[in-house]
Amino acid sequence: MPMSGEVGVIPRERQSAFAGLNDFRQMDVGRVRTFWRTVERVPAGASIGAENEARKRQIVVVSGWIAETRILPDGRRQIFAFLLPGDVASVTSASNVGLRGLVALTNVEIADAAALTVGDQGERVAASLNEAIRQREERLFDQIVRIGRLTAKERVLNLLLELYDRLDAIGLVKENTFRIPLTQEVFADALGLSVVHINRTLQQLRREGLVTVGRGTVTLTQRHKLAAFACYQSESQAASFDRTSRRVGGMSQG
Amino acid sequence: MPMSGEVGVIPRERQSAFAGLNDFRQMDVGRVRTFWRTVERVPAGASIGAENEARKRQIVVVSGWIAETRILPDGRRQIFAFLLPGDVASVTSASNVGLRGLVALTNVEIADAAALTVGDQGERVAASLNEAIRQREERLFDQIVRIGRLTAKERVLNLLLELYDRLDAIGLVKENTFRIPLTQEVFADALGLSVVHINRTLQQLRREGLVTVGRGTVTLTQRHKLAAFACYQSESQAASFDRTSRRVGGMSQG
DNA sequence: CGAGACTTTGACCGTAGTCAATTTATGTGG
DNA sequence: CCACATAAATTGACTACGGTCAAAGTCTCG
Repeated sequence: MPMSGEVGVIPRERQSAFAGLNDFRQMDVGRVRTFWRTVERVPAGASIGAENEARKRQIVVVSGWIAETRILPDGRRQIFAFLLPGDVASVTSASNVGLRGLVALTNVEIADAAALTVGDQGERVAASLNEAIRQREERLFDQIVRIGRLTAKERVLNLLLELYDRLDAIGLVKENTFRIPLTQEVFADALGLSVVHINRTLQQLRREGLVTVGRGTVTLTQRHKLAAFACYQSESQAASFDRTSRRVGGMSQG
Repeated sequence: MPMSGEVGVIPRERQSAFAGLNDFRQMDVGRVRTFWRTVERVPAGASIGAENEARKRQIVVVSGWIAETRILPDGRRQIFAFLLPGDVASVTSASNVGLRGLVALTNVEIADAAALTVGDQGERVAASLNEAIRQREERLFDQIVRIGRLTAKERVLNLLLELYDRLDAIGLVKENTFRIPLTQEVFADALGLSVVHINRTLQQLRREGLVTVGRGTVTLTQRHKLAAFACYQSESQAASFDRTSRRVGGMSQG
């Protein structure tokens, strides 16, 4: 299996699936031209949107991986989300400073979201962007559940399953395998664990034959089994685990 | 100090600060009438928006506390956020089922967000709602940091500080004190901890004289000190803790 | 080949979870 | 107003998941 070249670049034959922008190649020439004109390259490791710009703007990831992070005063770091090709994010003026920052995990190409919504089919594209934004929010909830209620093993699997599905949707999964540009430290900061524990958890998962990770690629077979184990729900399935609410009311006592 | 009556009801003299809808009382009579006509009451413990309705809609909380939750197949529960008067949330068809559910923690009044944006000053109000939505997202990030990177003590304080600020903004803090309708179990499910540990953490905080919690009220003095300790940043301050990015690159090895 | 980034390992520690029992509200009916 | 039932808070004993520290191994790349 080849799997070479830059990580996170959508293969040409799948660009139609870009971004949840389902009809990318059907867009009129004008918009495509405007769109590609706004494309900007960011090298791996650089942070996005900091200094110069004073305004807010929305970007679309064209290729590469981005991490959305916050760094605490004492150096602790939390990664909120990974942005993959087709994802939308808003860049604030002082990006890396304070609340939220975008960091390129690979070489990245980003484009201006606004440029996409002008012209002919603008509304339809805008709707796609809105859908992308909605999905992004949904993933924030998944992230909260992961770090709030799952064990280390479950967290790792759950995240890998999410990445699998998202990459699959844009044609970046081949033979149950995808490329992943994350160091164990990044993994740790995303999942609220220490590097050492991530390392040991991965080893355990490998030993148990549940996943194949290493050298920048991940292979997942037995997706169903893993999903059940890691409380993972793919975007599509709105499976219904109901349950009546539990305790409510006033915190009494001191 | 009295502090009686329903929890989470905005005092009449402060309704102008409602919801980040900064000029609530300046809205034209028509909208106010339409708005109040859509108000709906939900008893404590009930879940919101489940069965009947097939469509999505956005609601505004008028009074009371709501928890936004997910329950896993095995019963583990995670609370994503608390909705206070003035907050906006979207209610999906199958609310409690599956992905996300809204549960009333107190008696609650909710209204249709759409009803707010019709008519004369509609756009201005819509802008306020958008701002509320933006803040809500910001709080999701705070929540991720809390459960991902803070210790139990920090989590509790951080959450209390957030609630303080939000309640203060709508006039529900008096003499550094506010009413809180949360059981320790709810607290635990919000902060990704066990009930027992929440209990012990609260005791420790009390012993150290950092907070006064009990009987449904919380008092916070020394907010600055607590904020620093718990890595809490109030909405307003965009304090700048910078820091150059750290490691990136491909997960090598197996 | 050497330097730096990344992964892996071992020893040890500590925060937080679990289980089970007890105490303290809160609320209801008589 | 009291007895009882139930929800919520608290405690103790014990466990374990995950963190920390420090050293050693691997990769990668110039």
